[in-house]
Amino acid sequence: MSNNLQLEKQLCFRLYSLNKLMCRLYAPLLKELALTYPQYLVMMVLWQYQEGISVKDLGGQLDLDSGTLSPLLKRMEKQALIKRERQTKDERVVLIKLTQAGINLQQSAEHIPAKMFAVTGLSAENLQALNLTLDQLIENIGN
Amino acid sequence: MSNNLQLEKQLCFRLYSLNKLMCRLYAPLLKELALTYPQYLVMMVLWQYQEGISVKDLGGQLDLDSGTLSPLLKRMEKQALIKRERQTKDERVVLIKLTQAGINLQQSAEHIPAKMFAVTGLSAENLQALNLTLDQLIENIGN
DNA sequence: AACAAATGAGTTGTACACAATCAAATAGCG
DNA sequence: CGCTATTTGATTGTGTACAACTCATTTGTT
Repeated sequence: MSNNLQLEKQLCFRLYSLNKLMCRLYAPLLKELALTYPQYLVMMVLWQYQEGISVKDLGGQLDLDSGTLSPLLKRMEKQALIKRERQTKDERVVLIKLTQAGINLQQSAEHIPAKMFAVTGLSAENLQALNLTLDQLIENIGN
Repeated sequence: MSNNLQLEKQLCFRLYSLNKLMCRLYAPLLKELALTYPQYLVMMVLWQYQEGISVKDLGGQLDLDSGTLSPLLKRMEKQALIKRERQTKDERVVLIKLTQAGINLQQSAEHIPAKMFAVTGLSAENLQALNLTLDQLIENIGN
């Protein structure tokens, strides 16, 4: 009677569930900004790289490949949040830059992290400890 | 200079990344069984409910709705891992049951949890503590 | 019995993820 | 210089997620 193959025992299932729960918690907040969750992640990177960032480096930050990013960025371009400029120096790389609207959106997003922290019901210490554990895990299994 | 909107600081991003990393670690093992990761989760539920389970209850276990499960189950039926039987008692519910091939697959999957545990690089105690923390978090934010 | 509300499953449309493949551009080497 | 290998991004195809909707079948109420 091997009990190993049980959902409730497995770390992977908790991560799977928690990730989905998190996305659902973000959804209503992000809807006000007309962003999906992955688009919000992209925006967070761009707010830190206002000088622009290549699709490749963006993918490096988010651990996503161009197969995911290209259509996603195209949708964001249609919403006028970003613009794409092909680098003259190396015609292969496309630089992603925020538009003014994209820059302005940062203010509207400022309240989100605190709100999300509140719903976790964790103390600041517990959150930090959890983050460290997860970082360790990412380090262990990441490639 | 609000640093709140930074990827590295946010729990959600760790969960997002870890979930993806986990899926990628499972992928090669599951490929041998011709299963995707969500299909593997479904199989784990079915191995515990060999008498059959309704689509609704399956969705309850996995936190998925029929919009996701219906096509997924259809693909698994095409692979002859499961069969669907409409209940006579209540014609609305469809009972999902394993085929013999689906039952047999459990043996082939038996080695997976131990293998996955190994790659986490966590001690049994640390894994248990992490599981408890995540359970608490799921409890806090789940609905 | 009659009929409105609720339930269970499926369908449709949108948006990720990712493998596999492709095309263009550049770098590197003989 | 010319040729090949690599790099970068885009495209295609498959498989989730999920909201919104449809449809058939109960269930509840009168």
